[in-house]
Amino acid sequence: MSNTRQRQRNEEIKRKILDCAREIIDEDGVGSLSIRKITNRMEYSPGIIYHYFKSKQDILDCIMLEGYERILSAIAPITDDLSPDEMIRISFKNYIFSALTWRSEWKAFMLSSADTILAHTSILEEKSSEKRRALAELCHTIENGIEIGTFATCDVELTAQVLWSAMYGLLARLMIEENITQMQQNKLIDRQLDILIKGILR
Amino acid sequence: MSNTRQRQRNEEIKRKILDCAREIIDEDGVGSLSIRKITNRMEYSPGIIYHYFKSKQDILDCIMLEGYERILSAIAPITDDLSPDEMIRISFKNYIFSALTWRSEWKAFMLSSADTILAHTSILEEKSSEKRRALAELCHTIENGIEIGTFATCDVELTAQVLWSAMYGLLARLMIEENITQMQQNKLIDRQLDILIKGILR
Amino acid sequence: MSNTRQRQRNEEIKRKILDCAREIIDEDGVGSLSIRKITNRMEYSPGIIYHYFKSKQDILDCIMLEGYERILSAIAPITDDLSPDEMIRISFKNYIFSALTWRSEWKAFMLSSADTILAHTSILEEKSSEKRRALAELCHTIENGIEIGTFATCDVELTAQVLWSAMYGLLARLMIEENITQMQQNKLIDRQLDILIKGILR
Amino acid sequence: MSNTRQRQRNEEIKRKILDCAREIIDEDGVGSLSIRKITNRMEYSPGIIYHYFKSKQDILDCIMLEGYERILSAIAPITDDLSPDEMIRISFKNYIFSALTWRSEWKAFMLSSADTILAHTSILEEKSSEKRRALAELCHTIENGIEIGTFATCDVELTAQVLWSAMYGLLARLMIEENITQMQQNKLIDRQLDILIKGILR
DNA sequence: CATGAATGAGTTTTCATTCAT
DNA sequence: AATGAATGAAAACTCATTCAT
Repeated sequence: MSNTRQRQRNEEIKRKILDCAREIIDEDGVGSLSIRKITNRMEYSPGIIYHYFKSKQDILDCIMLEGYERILSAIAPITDDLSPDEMIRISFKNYIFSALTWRSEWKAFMLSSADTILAHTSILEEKSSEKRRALAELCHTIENGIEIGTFATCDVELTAQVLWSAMYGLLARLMIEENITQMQQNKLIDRQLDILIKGILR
Repeated sequence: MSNTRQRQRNEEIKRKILDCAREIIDEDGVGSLSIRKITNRMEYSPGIIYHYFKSKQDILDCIMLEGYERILSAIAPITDDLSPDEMIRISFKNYIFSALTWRSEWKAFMLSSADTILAHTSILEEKSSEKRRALAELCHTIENGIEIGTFATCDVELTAQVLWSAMYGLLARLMIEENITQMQQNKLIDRQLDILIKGILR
Repeated sequence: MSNTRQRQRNEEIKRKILDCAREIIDEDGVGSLSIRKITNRMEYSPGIIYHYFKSKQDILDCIMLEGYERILSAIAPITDDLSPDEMIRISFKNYIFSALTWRSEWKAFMLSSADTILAHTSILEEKSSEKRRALAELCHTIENGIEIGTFATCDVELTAQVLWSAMYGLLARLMIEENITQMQQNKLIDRQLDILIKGILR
Repeated sequence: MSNTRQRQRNEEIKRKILDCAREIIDEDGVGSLSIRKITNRMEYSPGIIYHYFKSKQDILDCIMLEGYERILSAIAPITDDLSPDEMIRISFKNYIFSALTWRSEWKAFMLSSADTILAHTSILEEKSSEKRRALAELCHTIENGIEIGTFATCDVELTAQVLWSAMYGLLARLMIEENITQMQQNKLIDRQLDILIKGILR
């Protein structure tokens, strides 16, 4: 059936639109994104956009969502047989380095107050760990640490939220301040992990 | 002299413009601010803005600057005779609560990547404490703590940067996620301070 | 193909825009031209201009260029077998009458001090005849006249420049003073050519 | 009486306004002149203009008129006892060099098609010499030349118009093309006068 | 006499969106 | 499916002019 080929072509063009939009956002900021700029870059005409997306906002939503998925994918599955503190250390580092490779998506997504985005990124509410897989895993690791006597007893979710937002803060500043050297970056990350883990030890 | 009254009136209107602009930013985001919206809200005509400010950017700069000053003023001079850990605890809390009362300014200012703003807000570079008074005071407190044997020896500036960015992360999330209850907020702040301080103890 | 028809329609509208712009310039002067005035006259909306031209300056450039080309085309290829003095007489008359039919273009173009326009219209520099075909042809005619003994020996380019600017002066005044009768116009032109040609005879 | 002093002060300020306006026109072109720019330069406030002039156009008219008077004053009284051809030569040169020192006024005035200005500058109509002193003097000189047998018999006014417009053309081009060397300028002027005078000799 | 606040209409340009083809 | 013409509203900004003070 050409149905399949058609659908595939359709997907290709949606992809192209999103990629061009993302390029423009990366280059000139989200405030400068316009339908015309997208279609100029694609060498298509403006009208075509509305075959594939229902509005400009629709495009932005898609980009945000993709960014979110990429960020999620950063939270890699961690091999077991590690001590809880090592688990935290490694998964945080994984997350940070991965986020730094999706810089603009991360900034757009993780610094956004838009409701549609917050629905995916909020973590401070009580019971947040029920909705956020990453937070749940962090809780799980902390619980393990408490069980085996490495970490002090505590409100596990609250602790996870605090660890996560501390790391988030460092990451955000690393994103925002673009000229930090690789070495300083590493020193900051390591020092933060040292403090955070020491802070929850028994 | 009416000179005085006139100048006063001038100041009043500048203030009114800035306040309206800030309201709009609070409500719809900075990207949605426009001269027309400001003057509609004031029930003035658009052109008049340019009597008081030389450009839209000028208005934004003023708002940013005021926000910055308000945030700085939050870092209140702390009464002495406190132990270093109490000092950290109290000054961080001061800062957080003050920032939360200037919400939109803080967000606009502290989440900005604009160079002109970063010139005032960056803290991760090496030697940043030489440029940032708040960071310098934090360093000073940590040093004190090390001297009297409360805190473990460490790279003081690096530690200050880490503490600051951890608190920044929690604060940023509190700003971004607007619906956190007062109690949850307090629990998060206290828990974070507990962890951070425990993390640097000897 | 409708491709052709579409392109044709496109050209028509570009033409319409230029014509309206020219009308406005004719009526109210170039300083009074505005995008709005053009589109009002066309009964279109202002934005559409930017489909056809990239800026107001672009429109002005096109008008200027067209004017220039029309003026150039006026310097018709002159049939040979004429005596040098007749050549000068006829080609100057051709130029004058043609310029008078493209009045506004000529004025806009030939009275302009704008660098981009001067690049095409300057004639007083030394070696100008190398860049200006019309001047070069005038030089050639004068040289011929000298060779066959009609004209006195002289600095040929300088003479061409002087003849050209004299005719330019009369033409400019005829353009500027709009109410000169046809008969007076002809008398002035003939008298000027008499004087100029007598002035370079041997 | 303070009446006198007041009137004098009044004149001073009118003068200041006109001078500032002229400076702006010289620097940025007439299209860029604005009331605000004038008063900024004077360090006065915008409203004041309307105490001294009834409109912006009024200012422009004054500037034009002053320019005209300066140009007129260029047509210096010429000492007698010169041969007619020397008279023409010297008075034209006087006019040209003087005009070149009032460059911007001359351009604004002598290249203008505005009716109010044309009322002072038109010269091509029949009987123009009755209204234009400069043209009348030129006619007079030509008549003298005819009487003493230097110049050929001719329609005197027509000849004067042609001479004048020829010189006008060279002068206009010299004004418009700003980068002509002094030497080339002199050569052009001398050559033109040679041709024109030879063109009217008996 | 002089100020400076205020207006309202103007400027060029950009934009998201629609729609006939 | 795709084009590109067209719109109408919006953007930032400038201006001549008026007028209460």
